[in-house]
Amino acid sequence: MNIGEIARRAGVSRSTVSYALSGKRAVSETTRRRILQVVDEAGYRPNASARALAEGRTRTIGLVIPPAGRRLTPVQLGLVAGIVAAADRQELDVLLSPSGGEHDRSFERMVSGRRVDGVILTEIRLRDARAVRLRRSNIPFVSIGHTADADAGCWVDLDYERLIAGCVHYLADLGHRAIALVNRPQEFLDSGYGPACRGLAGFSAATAARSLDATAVCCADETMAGESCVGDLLAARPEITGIVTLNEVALPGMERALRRLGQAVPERFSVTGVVGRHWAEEFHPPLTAADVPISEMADRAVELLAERIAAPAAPDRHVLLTPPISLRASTAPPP
Amino acid sequence: MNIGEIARRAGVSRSTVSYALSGKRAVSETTRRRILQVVDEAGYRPNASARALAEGRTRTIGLVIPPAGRRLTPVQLGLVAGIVAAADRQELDVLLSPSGGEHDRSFERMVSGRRVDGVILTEIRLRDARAVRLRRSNIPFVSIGHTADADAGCWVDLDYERLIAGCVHYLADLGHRAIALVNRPQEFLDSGYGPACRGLAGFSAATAARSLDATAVCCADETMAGESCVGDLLAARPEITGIVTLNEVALPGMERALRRLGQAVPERFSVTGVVGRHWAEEFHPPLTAADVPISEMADRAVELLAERIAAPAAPDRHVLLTPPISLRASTAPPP
DNA sequence: CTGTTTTGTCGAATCGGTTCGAGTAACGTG
DNA sequence: CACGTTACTCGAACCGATTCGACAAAACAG
Repeated sequence: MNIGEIARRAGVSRSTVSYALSGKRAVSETTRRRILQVVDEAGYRPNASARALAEGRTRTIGLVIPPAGRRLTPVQLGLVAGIVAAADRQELDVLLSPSGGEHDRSFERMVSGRRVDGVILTEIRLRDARAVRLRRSNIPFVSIGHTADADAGCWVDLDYERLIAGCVHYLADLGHRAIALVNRPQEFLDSGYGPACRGLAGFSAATAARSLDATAVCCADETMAGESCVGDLLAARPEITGIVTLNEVALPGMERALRRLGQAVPERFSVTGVVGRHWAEEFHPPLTAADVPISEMADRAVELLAERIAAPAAPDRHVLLTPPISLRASTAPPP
Repeated sequence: MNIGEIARRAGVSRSTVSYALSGKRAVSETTRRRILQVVDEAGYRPNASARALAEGRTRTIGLVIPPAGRRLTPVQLGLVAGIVAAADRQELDVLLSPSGGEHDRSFERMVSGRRVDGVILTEIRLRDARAVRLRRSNIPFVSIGHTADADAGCWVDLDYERLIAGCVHYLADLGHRAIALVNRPQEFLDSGYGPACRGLAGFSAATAARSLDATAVCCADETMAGESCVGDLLAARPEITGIVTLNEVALPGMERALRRLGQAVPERFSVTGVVGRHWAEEFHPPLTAADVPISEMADRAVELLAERIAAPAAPDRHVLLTPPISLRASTAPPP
């Protein structure tokens, strides 16, 4: 079933069918109705490839996620779901590409095959080869997180520096004097992953400003790692009374380690940080934390990308979010 | 940059360029080299839409996941990641469609716009509108899980009936006399979700066969729900000494409830079931359970789909997996 | 040296849409 | 009634690939 067949059945030309469906030119009421009826009966929908070829756009966006092997964190997962849902609202389809490094085949297929009108990059690095590639190919893109050159490109991000600093000040205000940052894995820091780097920067600056006894450690994205990390940390520095974290995957393990060490939360020990709301609520007791506004980030990213696709020459737009700290039950003055 | 431009630069016709790249007809060594060099310099890659139109296939598969709003479980997430990776290995792209019900726009776009060569359905119901739709449109598809009519269609599934029965027998062999099944949410059971229904069937049959005191309950896919579910369960039936579950999301909550109730695992209480390996290992103590072989399922599904696309008329193939119970540390004879 | 293959290349048709320019018929106006 | 508009519709060109049949040149056989 194609447009020619519809045209034949309705007794009109192919162009008239096209105009009747798109509304881009006037079509008399009677023919329009006849065409729509034929279309309905046949269950006709234009072939996406043909339409993409003719229109020069695919009505599809690419979503680049970390490569397989690396497990997605719950926040990333939520982001994917949110982006797909937001795209659906704009009648956009989503092509998934797991690519991190330089020469990823699916990324290359997507970009040089012009399979998509635009791309959303997740887990972007401060210097990111994929962003460079997209810019060179002149393909609109929006990143979740930003590169070293913050002014270049469109992005949606959290102000990790300020958020983590806010957590530090919050603990300091409660009276804590020795606190630790449990960061994402070391290799993320090394490769210039924004949240890890800027979070650390915020932690260092704020602890210095308040003259706190500060310790920053990295921790693999694993429950187990969280457990051993906190165990080691408190063994080495028993004076620590509070933790700030942005490693949500490690949270359950941290909870377990604190319980094992008899560090009741929040009576004897405080925990806070920046994590997805859902995971903050599953902590025991519920975590006082800045909640990552996942679906807002997804919505804004798709929105920005859609604008960008519509007006590729428009100036870059940025969205920097600073969600408030949600007071729950994991923080208190030190004993 | 298109094939015509490449042809012009290499001083040959467009068809020769096409043949040189596809190898579908012989091209002399010298021209082939010249063409490849031009292609390399220009960084040319055929336009995917044009190619799809001409070839009649898109080299893309659709992946249908539960609609946004419903949170993906870790196993589903792993499945998505696994499928994308497996597809990438076959040079296939993946279009994501969040659709569950009848009239999902992205699903409709994908199917009637012929955007994909085939589809993988996840979280399929015993009677599934999407499967019916695909069959009607003559689009190859493979489902993860199967419909009521098991012989129809290609699918990859776990033998939940046997797996859960195996868990029951295992507990019975250890000496447990009163055990419970913690299933997926009630609405899954009502809507005919295979794992929930067949798991329950296996539980009922096996407990009857061993004349056990059996209780089956449903539990929302939430950590909290797991906690209250187990709390209620043991309040009502304190004689229960073991749980079989296929609700991995509820596991952390179940762990918490058992600890709160002083039911040490495995000394006083046993837990087992069918869950993703990763989540079995994160249970405390590590869960003795049949591990859902996520990446194997993903691989087999993509493999089956690729075969199906290549030979649409071939007979339906099924893959029913029965992973062994991995002995870890959460089961022991009752006190 | 002629006739037949084989080899390599080309032009044209095709896939299924969109869009532009032009043409026709009906209409309103002076 | 002639004329300029307006309202519809059509045919043809185009998007960028693939693929088929044809053809010329080279290679080979008799």
